[in-house]
Amino acid sequence: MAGEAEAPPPEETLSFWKREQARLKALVVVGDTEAWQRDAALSGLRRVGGVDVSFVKGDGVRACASLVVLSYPELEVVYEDCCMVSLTAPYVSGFLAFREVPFLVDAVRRLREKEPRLVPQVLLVDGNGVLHHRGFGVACHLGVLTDLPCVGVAKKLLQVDGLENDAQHKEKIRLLQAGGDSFPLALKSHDRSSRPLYVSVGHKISLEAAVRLTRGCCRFRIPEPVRQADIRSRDYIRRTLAAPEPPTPAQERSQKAQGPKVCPKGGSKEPEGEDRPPEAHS
DNA sequence: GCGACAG
DNA sequence: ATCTTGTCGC
Repeated sequence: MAGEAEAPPPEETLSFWKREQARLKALVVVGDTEAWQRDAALSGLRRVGGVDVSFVKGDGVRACASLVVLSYPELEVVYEDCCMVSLTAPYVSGFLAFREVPFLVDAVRRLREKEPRLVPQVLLVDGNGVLHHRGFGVACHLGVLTDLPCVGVAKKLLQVDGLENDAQHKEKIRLLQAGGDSFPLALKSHDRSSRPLYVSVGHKISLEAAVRLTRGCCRFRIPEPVRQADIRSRDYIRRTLAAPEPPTPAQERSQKAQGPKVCPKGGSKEPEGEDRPPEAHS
């Protein structure tokens, strides 16, 4: 049933989470491990994954976790897996992974079992990597648990290490000119976007490659893998809520998924304004 | 009391 | 994260 927003976790849980982050942080690989990451054109990169978790509006528990895989450089969805889940941990800034990562790991496991040929060479994660209070954001967490290269892509700046979203920072953003321009913290995803993306290393990739990859995945402000995962997880929730016989009562224990599917194609609405890049002039 | 707050 | 469809502009 629909649960309410959970209470903040006890101090004991937070200290346990911190110990877990410290333990797993030692396993993070910051730097390129794959040949395509070293190539300026990312030659050799064929599949990029994206993950996201969307929530049911008035519900603090039910959500849809999704994993999509896109071809590169075409950026067409070749795999999609949406799964209704019951969240257990509440959202606490700095501990996002403990709320979302278990379901993303499950999705990766299903993909490896059912469509091993479609396992992505890298995952774009909604959130931060090493740009984190303790240097271990959700992108690092997912990377270590799956051993897949991961990149953190956040839409807002997480202020850490005394980093401030002050006038100084805003001025640096204002100075970004063309799509692709970036400074160590922020990337302008395309020519007409004023709000940047905050890209950070998750696992098994360098910041330079992470930024190049993210840029290469941007048709709009939000990189396609993450954007498609977001769109599809929200649509899945919409369809689920509209269905007369939503889920099954007692089978939620196994957190069953809507059979992972290999998708031929798909159409979706396109954003406007700053989220939309300029039309292609011919 | 004030500021910060990934999703 | 969520509340939100069509619509004005280049």
